[in-house]
Amino acid sequence: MKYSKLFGKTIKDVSSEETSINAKLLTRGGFIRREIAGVYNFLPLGLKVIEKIEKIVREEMNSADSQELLMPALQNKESWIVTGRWDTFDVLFKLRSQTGSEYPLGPSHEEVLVPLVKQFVSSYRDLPLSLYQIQTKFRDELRAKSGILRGREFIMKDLYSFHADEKDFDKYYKRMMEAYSNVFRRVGLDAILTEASGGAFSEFSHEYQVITESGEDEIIYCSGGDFAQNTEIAKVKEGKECDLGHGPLKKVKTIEVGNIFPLATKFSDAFGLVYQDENGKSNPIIMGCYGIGITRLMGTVVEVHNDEKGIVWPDSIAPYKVHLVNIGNVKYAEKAYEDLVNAGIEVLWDDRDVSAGEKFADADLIGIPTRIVVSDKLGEGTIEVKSRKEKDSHTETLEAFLDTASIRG
RNA sequence: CGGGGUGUAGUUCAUCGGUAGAACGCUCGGUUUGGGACCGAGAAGCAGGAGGUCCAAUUCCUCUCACCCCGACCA
Repeated sequence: MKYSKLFGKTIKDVSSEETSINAKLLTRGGFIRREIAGVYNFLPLGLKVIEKIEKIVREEMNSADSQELLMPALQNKESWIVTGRWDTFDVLFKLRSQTGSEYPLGPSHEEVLVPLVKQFVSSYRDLPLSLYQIQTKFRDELRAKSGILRGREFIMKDLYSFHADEKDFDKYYKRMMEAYSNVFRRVGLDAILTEASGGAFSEFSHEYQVITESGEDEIIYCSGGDFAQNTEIAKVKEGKECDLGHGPLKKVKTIEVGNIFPLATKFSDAFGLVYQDENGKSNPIIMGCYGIGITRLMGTVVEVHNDEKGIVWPDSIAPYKVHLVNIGNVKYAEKAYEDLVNAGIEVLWDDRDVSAGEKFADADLIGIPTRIVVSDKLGEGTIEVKSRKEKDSHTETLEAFLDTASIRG
């Protein structure tokens, strides 16, 4: 991609209304632009990142034997009355049609999926079943804040599992824990599996919490990894020695990037979702729910991976792998760009006729992992390679770079 | 939802009773080109919306809408 043609430019100043690190850097870098409170446009560069995250999530969910589907955002009011959530789900957006009918705008999809599954599942032979979607969710937050961390419209992966009994549910729950750990590790986050309250549906939940100053949540945890609880349920105090002797428990601010919890038969009972066992006896189906905020994940990565110059994307979700910069009118630049593209490397070429300083500043802000510079000083065929994470650069031939780059994939 | 604050050019902000100005960005010309270069010329604003006070309102008042911050809330 040639930067001169890319929709969405970097800007030096961002509105003083954006105070969070993620919104500031993503807006300045040309990844997002706010539409209304808690609602953002994702520009081409930002969409690239989202697509990378979604790909990782899909791979992990698919390998946990879940099937992807897509449910509607505009839902059925009746189903929400059946579960009692029409009046109790306080962040539910309610729309009125010109016919006078009311519709909920989906903040979650149990009310859609459970009746849908009921139409197809009636036998123990159909279980277990796991379904997920990546979809836009709506929550009527009284106060949207923290950039893309708490929006009123956001992209979420929500997965629901269906089981014949508790034992099978437990087995799958552990499997999803693994899948979730994989997702967060792959996107470059160190997420702490944390015990939390179960809210209205269950006795407990598990949250995946990432430590960062800008977080809204607070957890008490042991760095040894054997204990972590949201302070909303924690009965232990900060500083207490953990059971396995890893030192004092710490209290930190965190962002919740994912959560999983048992639904038991809450929704199965509401909609009469049952299956017949081998003996022809009807039993309620046990359910689990598993969520990952895709756009929140993107914001969290920025909150964690940045420096004074801008974003530092992890390789796995960077919008491009290589940021090519030509200094001055270098004839060799076009060929270098084509060679990189032909080698299958995702490259953003800053082909603008602007000063070197401006190009470097923008490259640092955008945060693509590898910067390649070509200039007359270096000569044809020679490039300067610099990692966004490191200060130092080195020169090598483009040919040599392409050899190693292709190995790296 | 309680408290506080802000709406002026594409963006960030000045002006604060006498119908608007800078910077960045943008357009054109020229000089530049290894860390956000420089010179010159130019385009760009019913001052969020409605009402009121006044000879006169971007400026004061009321209402309204939008947005931000603190808190509450947050499967």
